[in-house]
Amino acid sequence: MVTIKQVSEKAGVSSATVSRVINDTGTVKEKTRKLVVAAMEELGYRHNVVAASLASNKTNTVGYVVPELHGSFFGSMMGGTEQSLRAARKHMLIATGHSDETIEKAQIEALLSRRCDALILHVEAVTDDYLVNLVQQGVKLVVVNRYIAEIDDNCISLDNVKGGYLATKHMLDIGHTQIAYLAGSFFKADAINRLIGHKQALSEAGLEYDASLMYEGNFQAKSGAEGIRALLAKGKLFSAVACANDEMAFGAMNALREMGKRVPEDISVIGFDNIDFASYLTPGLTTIDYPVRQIGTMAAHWVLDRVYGKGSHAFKHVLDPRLILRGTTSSPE
Amino acid sequence: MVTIKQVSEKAGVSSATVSRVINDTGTVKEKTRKLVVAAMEELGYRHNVVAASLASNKTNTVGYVVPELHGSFFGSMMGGTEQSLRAARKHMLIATGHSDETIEKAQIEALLSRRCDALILHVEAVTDDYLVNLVQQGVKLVVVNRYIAEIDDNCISLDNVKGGYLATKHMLDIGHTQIAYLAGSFFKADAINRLIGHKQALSEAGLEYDASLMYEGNFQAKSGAEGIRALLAKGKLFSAVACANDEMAFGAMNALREMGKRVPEDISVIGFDNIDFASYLTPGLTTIDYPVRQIGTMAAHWVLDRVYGKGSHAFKHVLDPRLILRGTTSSPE
DNA sequence: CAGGCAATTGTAAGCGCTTTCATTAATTAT
DNA sequence: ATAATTAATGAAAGCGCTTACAATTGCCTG
Repeated sequence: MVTIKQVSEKAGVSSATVSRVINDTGTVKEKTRKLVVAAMEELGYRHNVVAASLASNKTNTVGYVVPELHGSFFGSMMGGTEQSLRAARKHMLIATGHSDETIEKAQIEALLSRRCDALILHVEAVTDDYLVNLVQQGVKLVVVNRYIAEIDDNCISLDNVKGGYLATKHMLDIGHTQIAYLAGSFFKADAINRLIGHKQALSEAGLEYDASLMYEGNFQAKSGAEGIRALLAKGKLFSAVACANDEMAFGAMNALREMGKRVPEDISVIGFDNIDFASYLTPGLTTIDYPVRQIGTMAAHWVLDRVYGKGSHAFKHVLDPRLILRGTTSSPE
Repeated sequence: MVTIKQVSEKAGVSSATVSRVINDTGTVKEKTRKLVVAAMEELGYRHNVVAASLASNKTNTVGYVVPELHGSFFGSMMGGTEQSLRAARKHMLIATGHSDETIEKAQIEALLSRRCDALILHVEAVTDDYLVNLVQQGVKLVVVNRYIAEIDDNCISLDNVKGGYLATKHMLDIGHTQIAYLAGSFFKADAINRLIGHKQALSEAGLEYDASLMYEGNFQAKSGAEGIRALLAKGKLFSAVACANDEMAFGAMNALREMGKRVPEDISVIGFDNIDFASYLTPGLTTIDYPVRQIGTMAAHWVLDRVYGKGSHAFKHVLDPRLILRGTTSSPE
């Protein structure tokens, strides 16, 4: 491997000068700059970022922890981040936490050992205190899809309550009054918040929340179908179903059809997230858009601004969901 | 930041010994090991992997280049890789190439600058020669979803021809003889190979391939719908449609239904890839399974074996697709 | 109990770069 | 033309670790 030293000798300058042209720092006369560049090309020099990181005490890499890599959610989020980061020549070191406290901590620790300049964390098992503590230790990090009051400036999240509200509000607006709710697992804050929004819309409309019209699922398609069957088995009446996410909505629609109900003629269905496939179905799924990619972008902006001090990017801590009207909701006859 | 030196002083040993206990190399008496561990904990020592990498000339990180981060494909693939790599305490540095030659090269170069021990590349714009050249220069890399004869040992791919064959074979097996084919964009080798498989199945059955029953789309849902409309507009007759991927199949099914055709009663449809949503539909989409995650796993195994010399993992260069029977295909009446 | 061998530990030379500080060259002001 | 500035460079001290190689120590054997 050719080093800066060899380049400097070939160019007849000191290694300090070579370093200056590589990093475009300090002042270098155009003539010597060309000399150095020529030497680098001739020798096939490749900058050693590891050595540079050690010497400069910055790695230009941000660590990213997500629960899983599969599925389209985290890919979209990381895609948003990557786009912004790449423009600033920063790289991403990725790790998965599997929603397990021990693993999450180990991964964070590993990324810190690798001296990431900043961390972007989508962690679910680690406690708030642990994260607050890291921030207080001076670790630069942004927490996505999670809100922690003590470090609210480090958090970026979606207004899930508003999303839940919007979904049910839509059903109410088009005339439904008996609205079932298929919730996500209450182990997750998102599930709870979306349900809160549902209740808000109901109460705002002067309607009583009926717990027996609610079913706790787990965000998976299957649990959506199970929810529908459970509700119908109990003899519950409803003309609309609001779901905690699109996958549950798909499951619900399948179950509904199996039981001879048409969507939306007999029963309206609304999802949450607006995953790609929501629009591929016929009819397209009416849902609430979760601006995932934008969240990833915001995380990148936070890091670029606060850690790398690169100008000021557009920024928001709490992002807004919005209603996407498609074909699975209609007024009750 | 506390260093190995400080730990060594507190423990009353040399820094070499501390390094030994950290890396579990060489021989260290149990008693002194405990002394060192205690000192590390007391001081809150955090290993500096950057310095270690520079000194040892290995980073324990593998660079990953994929076209994009969004969508579920690359997430699944990287997930497979990550799982195996994590078990061996290796990390992943991720970059996107956007199917652009300049960007792909720049990213590969960047990962090399960061001294990744190995690269896993899903690149589409860079030439075969460029990759062959890298291998010859001694760069440890594995190319996924692409086959290059000169460096076949570095390639891991799916047998797309076989997949295309399997799909059409299935249609033939259940009695179809007029089978339309909605291809992906011929700019991609996958599209071409899948079509070749289709033709093979046809010829094996003694049927003539009819180019006017083929439509070149671009792997997106929309083009699947367009293909159906184009074929139908030409007055083409067919009782089955084989698609280059699931998304096109979705588009095709939507278009078919719009035109009053039932799936599978009037027309059978088969996809390719077996993405998650293929099973969420009613009826579920019959398709060809693309073992994406397994490909990611194989890439990790290759790296673990060849680069890190960690035992021998199960390995295959060419993976097999397989038929997944669901509800969108049936015998013609 | 000396000699020999293996198990432990320490010494110190880097790894390839950045960066402060000092030095020298080029300009500008006087 | 000379002093005062400013621009360009170079010298060299690390950054925090790994890893030969050397030096000790401990334990056996004869």
